[in-house]
Amino acid sequence: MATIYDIAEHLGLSPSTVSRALSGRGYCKEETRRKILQAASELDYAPDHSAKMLKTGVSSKILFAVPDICNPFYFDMIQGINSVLEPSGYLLILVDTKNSLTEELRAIQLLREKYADGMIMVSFHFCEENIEAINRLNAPVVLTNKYESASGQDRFNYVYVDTHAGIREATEHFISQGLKRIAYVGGPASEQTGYERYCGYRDALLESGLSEPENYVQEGDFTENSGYMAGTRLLSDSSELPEAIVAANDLMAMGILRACEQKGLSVPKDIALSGMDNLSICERISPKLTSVELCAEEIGGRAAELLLKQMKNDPSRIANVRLQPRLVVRESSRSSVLNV
Amino acid sequence: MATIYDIAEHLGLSPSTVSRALSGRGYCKEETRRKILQAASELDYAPDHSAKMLKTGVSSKILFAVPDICNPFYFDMIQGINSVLEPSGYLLILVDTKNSLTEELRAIQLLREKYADGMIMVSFHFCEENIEAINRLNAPVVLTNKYESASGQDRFNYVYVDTHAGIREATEHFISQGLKRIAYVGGPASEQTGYERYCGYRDALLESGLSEPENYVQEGDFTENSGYMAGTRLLSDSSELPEAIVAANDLMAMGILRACEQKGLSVPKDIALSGMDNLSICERISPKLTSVELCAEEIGGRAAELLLKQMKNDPSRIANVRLQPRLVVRESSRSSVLNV
DNA sequence: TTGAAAGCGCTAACAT
DNA sequence: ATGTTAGCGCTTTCAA
Repeated sequence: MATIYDIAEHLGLSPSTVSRALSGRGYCKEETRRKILQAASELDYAPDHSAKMLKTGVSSKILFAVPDICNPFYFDMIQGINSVLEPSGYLLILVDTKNSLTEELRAIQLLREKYADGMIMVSFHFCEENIEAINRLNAPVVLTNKYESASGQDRFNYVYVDTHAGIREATEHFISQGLKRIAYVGGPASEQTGYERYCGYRDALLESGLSEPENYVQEGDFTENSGYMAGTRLLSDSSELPEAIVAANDLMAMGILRACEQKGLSVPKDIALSGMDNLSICERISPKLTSVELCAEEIGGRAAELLLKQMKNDPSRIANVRLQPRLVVRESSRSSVLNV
Repeated sequence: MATIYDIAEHLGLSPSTVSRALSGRGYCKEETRRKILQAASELDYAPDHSAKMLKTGVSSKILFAVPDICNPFYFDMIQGINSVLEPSGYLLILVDTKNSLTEELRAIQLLREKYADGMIMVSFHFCEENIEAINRLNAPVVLTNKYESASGQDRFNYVYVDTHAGIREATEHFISQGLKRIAYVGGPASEQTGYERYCGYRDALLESGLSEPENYVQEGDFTENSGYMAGTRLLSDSSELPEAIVAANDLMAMGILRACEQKGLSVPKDIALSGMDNLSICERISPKLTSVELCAEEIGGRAAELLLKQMKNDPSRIANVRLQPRLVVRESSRSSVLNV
């Protein structure tokens, strides 16, 4: 592949003139410029991205790190991210951290090595170790969880959806229907994301004076299959069936649905069900799934906007973004008996 | 950020020794090595990826270009691609070409500028212009359509699913049920992908001596919404309703389903329906959608394998891959009346 | 308006 | 086992 030196030599010019002509920065006579453009095309010239990067320190790429590449939620986020970043000339590098701290640290390391100019990171569990690594970074990072270190000196921003409120709303939705035996299938309670959502469920019960029945809280890992298994456990004791199940995300709700089908239980007639994420699939499955909308696309878009601002070193104080969830009630939680 | 020079100076060594110690290539006394590693960590050293790239010519990234980032089919492909590429240390850059030739050429240009070491490209319509651009490339490319230039000197490989056979099988499935008025909703017939699939429908009809009723072939663009509109057109003349509709992909089939619902028509009782891609959602919607399985994940995996081979310059003759589709019959095409 | 030259951070051939 | 040096391809300051 030809370089600017080849072009320069070909025309008896200097590389710097060629560089100026090609980049459009700096003086260059129109005629010279024309000749250079022509020679570039003749010699099949293409600028070398790595050389440019080395010199300018700009990679024009951003990293998007997700805990589970199989979850459609993140693809909705990608739409939002891409719609903001692509017009600004950024490319998206997709990294699957497999919900592993080691892999998250690896993604952070990629940023240290300047694979990208910035990163949007989704994690179920930000902890001292990865937060510290992020704070040490020079490159901007946007998270999708609320997180504030004790020091208050965090070097990242976040776009945050109040999932606690979302799960609480879903739980209250069942309570207001007069349902009492409300079960919950969450993510790992040991992780931030899982714990927050669980608290939404617990607080809703507490506030209405309901008790949290034993064995009514099951843990999954946000995958469809873990939802199926948790659902199966919940339904195993047919003498104590829950009247409703709140799931911490749609994928698990779908697994629970499958478990219900298998046990011959009808949703919502026998058991009411709600999910969270409001994936487009909620609208299409049968019964249509009641879900807490988190606006994946908007999260992605807002995160990308924050990142852009940080990368441009926008002086305007960058605020974290808090989004409110919204319960979308569909068939799976409208008991025909109760007719709510 | 510290460089190997900083480390070298810090220890009174030369940069090359540091480089050798860090990369593990070339001689280095164990003790020196230890000291270097320690200094690297103290100085918070991280290798600069662009410098490495410039020197070695290797980017450790591959491009995945898709015509529509909203189609879940490609996310299934990503699973397959990532599962193969990630263990080999490659990162994935996602590019949305929006089914536009210009954008496709842009993706190709990215490769010329060495943004990545190779590319997997999905396009509905390979034509002389983009194929030529690909052939001019030095970097390896794998396509997901069958394509052979007249010259026979193509510099790419492809993973190919015989969609013609797939659509034909779906059409025959309806014919074998005794259905006669079979409509088709395809992609743009002016594009390779759309035309191939249409021919599968046409040939199935021809072979069984059925005529292709007027206005029974509608065009969409593979999105859900275009399917809805095509479906609406097909169902507008209630005196001539089709008995079955073959859709060229699942997203459009889903749109058609929506159109049927809106017209108060039941699937499969009033109209049978089939899609293509066999997205996981087919299993979950109601009625469960009959679909031609294309094995997105396998396509991705095989494409990634071919690409790896080409990048390693594997001497073993690289063969193109042809995958056979498989019709998965579900509720949407099992007419309860016919009881097939 | 153009050119010369240095340098971005790394690797690797060669010399010591 | 370690050091010297050149160079990957580009940008940019400074000089002409």
